Amino acid sequence: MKLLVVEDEPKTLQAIQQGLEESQFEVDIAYDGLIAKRLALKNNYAAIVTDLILPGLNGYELCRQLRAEGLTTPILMLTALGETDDKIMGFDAGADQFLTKPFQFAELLARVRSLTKRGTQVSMTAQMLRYGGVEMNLDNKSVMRDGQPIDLTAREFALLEFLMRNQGRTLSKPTIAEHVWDINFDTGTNVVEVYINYLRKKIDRDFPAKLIHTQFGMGYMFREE
Amino acid sequence: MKLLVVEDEPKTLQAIQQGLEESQFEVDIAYDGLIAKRLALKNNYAAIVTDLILPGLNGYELCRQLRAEGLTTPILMLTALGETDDKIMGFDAGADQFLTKPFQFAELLARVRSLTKRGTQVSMTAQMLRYGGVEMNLDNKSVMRDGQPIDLTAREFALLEFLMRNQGRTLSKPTIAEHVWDINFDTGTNVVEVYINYLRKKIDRDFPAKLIHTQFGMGYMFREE
DNA sequence: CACCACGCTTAGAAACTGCTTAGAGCATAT
DNA sequence: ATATGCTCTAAGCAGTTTCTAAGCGTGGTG
Repeated sequence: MKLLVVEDEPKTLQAIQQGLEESQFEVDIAYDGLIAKRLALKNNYAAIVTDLILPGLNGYELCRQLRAEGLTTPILMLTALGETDDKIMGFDAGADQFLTKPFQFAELLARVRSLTKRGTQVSMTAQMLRYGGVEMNLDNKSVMRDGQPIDLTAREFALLEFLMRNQGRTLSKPTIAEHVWDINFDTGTNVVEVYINYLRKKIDRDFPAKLIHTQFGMGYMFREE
Repeated sequence: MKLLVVEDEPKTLQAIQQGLEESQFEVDIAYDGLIAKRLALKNNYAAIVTDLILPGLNGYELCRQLRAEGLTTPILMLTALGETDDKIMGFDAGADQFLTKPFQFAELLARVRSLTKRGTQVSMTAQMLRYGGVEMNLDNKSVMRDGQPIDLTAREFALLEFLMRNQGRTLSKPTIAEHVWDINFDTGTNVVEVYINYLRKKIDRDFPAKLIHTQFGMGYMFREE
């Protein structure tokens, strides 16, 4: 679980970083609001811990700008005693929690945990396969060709995924059967042919450029032209 | 706007009460957790301010029991410095905010205002998940759809949270079982299906736009449309 | 050109997947 | 102690997918 800690005071920063790392978090650090902003938008942190007073961009502005960019990462803001007005501003800016310095590290840890632990996200970046106008989204199991959605069953999807991962390569029926069906191709089954047929109906039939090619006696190939 | 203030130390109580009344709040008071509980359930307060250490029922127990009764009134808990462990317990119990003594009255007032501002209240303090008209408050475990409160059990809540955190993604039953139940999906169990069914009855049945979609042979997806 | 192996297509049977309900076993609250 | 509510298992059913099997078309080869 990756965190971003933003703090310009080296000693404090080091203490927080070390403590969090001992608690199994990965920690990125920034001394400066502008760097923090860039990092926060680039990486997908589980949470951001930021000081209020910072060079470059203060915690309040950082918070506001990140929210304006649509970032929903939880933000914990550290404030010094007596910065009451800033806190109020901070709530408006979209901070999720505040912690007043000086604080016990255990409390910081508890808050970070409460901000991050609830449920787990599976993966962040969309996993896509693209070839010849076909887009396959592995995250939501959807397929498009030339912007047109195509509905596949689980088996058809698995077959197309295998073909796309091996585009340009000739794949024999036994090979396909092993990878997509997890079966030995002994039994004179013709499932592969049947499913190639199903796929062609959905992927190739309504489009001029065919992608699934038969290589007589050898197998199939997924390729443009 | 009616508030409940729970505090056993007469001087502090009086100061808070007076300050809030000067700011146009109506204030009910209680010296004791049990009385506070009865009052909180009977009257519909805009917010509750409570000390942690109380006779009868401490702030932590008060909070937990009110939440268990389904009360969603925002709760601001006052803690003395160094009560770190108690604070951590407080988060689990469903408090919305904490304020460490000694505090400036201006800050208490700001927090109470932010808690009572309907609509903005949640987003400022609580950790929320929002999608497709569903609002999930992770701090007090409440869920609304289109402003209508929805009552979920712990397991249903965990499942919905996982779905919402991964909205737009296809989640296979084994994946769901691992994250929400923490079980290996070997044992031909059908809990996931059963709980998807429970959740649909509560989340989708009474609404025209369905959010939980089945992708046959692949899993489930939480998404609008 | 004719034959044969290989691939294509289709229909329907079999298998599987998901939905729903009832109820047993636990835990928790009264 | 009793009651209430939550979690999970189990079983029946409905719908979809997967696969088999058979007939038909086609390309390559003699």
